[in-house]
Amino acid sequence: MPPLPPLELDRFQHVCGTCSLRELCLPAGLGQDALAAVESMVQRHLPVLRGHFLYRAGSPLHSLYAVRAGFMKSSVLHEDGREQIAGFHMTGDIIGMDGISAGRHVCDVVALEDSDVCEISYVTLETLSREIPALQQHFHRIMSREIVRDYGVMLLLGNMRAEERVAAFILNLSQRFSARGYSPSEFHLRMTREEIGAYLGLKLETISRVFSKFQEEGVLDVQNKHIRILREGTLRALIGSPACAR
Amino acid sequence: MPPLPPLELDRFQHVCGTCSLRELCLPAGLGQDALAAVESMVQRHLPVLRGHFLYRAGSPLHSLYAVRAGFMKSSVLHEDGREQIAGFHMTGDIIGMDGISAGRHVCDVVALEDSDVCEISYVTLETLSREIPALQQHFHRIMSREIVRDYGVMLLLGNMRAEERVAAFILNLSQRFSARGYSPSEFHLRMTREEIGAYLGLKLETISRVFSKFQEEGVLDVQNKHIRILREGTLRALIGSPACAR
DNA sequence: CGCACTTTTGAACAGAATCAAGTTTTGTGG
DNA sequence: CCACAAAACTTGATTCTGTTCAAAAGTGCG
Repeated sequence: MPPLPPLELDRFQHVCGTCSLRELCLPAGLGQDALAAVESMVQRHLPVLRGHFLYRAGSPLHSLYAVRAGFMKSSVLHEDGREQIAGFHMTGDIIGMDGISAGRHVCDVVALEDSDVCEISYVTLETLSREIPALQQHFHRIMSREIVRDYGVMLLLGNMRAEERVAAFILNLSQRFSARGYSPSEFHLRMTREEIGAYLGLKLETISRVFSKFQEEGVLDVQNKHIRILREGTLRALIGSPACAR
Repeated sequence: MPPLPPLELDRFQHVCGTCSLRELCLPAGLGQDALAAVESMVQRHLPVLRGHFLYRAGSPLHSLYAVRAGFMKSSVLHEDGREQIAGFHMTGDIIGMDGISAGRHVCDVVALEDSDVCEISYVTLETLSREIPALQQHFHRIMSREIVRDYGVMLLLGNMRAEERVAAFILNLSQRFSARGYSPSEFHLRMTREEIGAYLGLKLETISRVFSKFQEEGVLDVQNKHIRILREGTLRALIGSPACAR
């Protein structure tokens, strides 16, 4: 194993090689050279305060972004003001790919809590992915994963009833927190009831009612934005997954 | 300009350079060499009869496909049998990108009428897009376009009422037929009411009722699967677009 | 500490689903 | 080419889920 290069503290946060999110953003098994090249495309470390936009619909595509910390939403606005939230983003998620198609973003991305993103120069990513096949493949997988996720959301919006949607939403959050090393059974919602509704195609009152019902039935413990999953099996059964014996 | 190579009639249908769909599948301005390379990745010309599967959920990703002729649907199945149609595909559409993420497709693709697709070897596409930047860019745009389209479907499923959904659906078909040189105001539906419903998150009876209502109001002329748009402006107004004076 | 925002809950309402015929169209085989 | 069966479509009546409207209670930020 080659000796580690000396730490450069002022660049520390930029260095992908030592980033704890590495396995979420980057392919495994990059060599030293490839890693250095990849680090060169991550231009800077960008804080996005709560309520601020990372980008807006119509703004030109410069970069993709990796969420380093925090929580964001991306939403599509209908001209009459109706908002559809296309997704919630947390640590390790890559966002911005909506802008590649036309060179302009088509959705707004807003931080729901103070967040930090790594900015990935898109032209550099294109260049590097021609030179590093593993990076190319990784990038294609990330775009495809977004497409697959979208199909899941369509299934949810097109076929599920309110309770099923909420159950699927909670289980999805649980699974994503779990994958990031947090508790799968207890977490804080970063979004309002209205935003959950805007994601699930329901009104905020409906979200509130479903939470109350789950609370009554002992499926969830809901204290404002703090959620505790009491009976995961019941949630799974609701969305039709084979109930994990539990 | 270099002299054209002699025509090889038996390969004629494979030759992207002379394909009328070229501008839908390929980037503009490919040189002779690049074109030849691209043709080498289009492996064969595959007929898919009505009702037959192009691929199924779970089948391994080998290729992407360009629809050359015909009409297809891709659907996501819920374990309890509920079907969500994620999209309808016509001439020039590229499909199969759902399989890149996990190396296996996640939806079924079925021909709604006898169709023909060009099979594009995925590994070759990856290789070539490292060598031909225009191809790489084109491919990224196609994936991104799919993501953007998906966001539009989410908006439709999450926020629109039945009439708005049907209006948006008809206008979308109209625009796509138009882009392919067919009449924007008169066309045949290739799918059943049930399939329209499975796409729009509505039941077949609702589709039928909305068609009847549009017919009564003189917005559409519906004769079974033959649709004539009589008042495009009214449809546009329904989905909130600024009404084209008409 | 107060004001704005968020959430909960109830009651009335509306839109789409469901259930149920009945009709038309399509495809098949004689 | 016709007869017949299956599939697709239309329409009506009823039911149900989620929305809308409204008010009150809770939460948290400045």
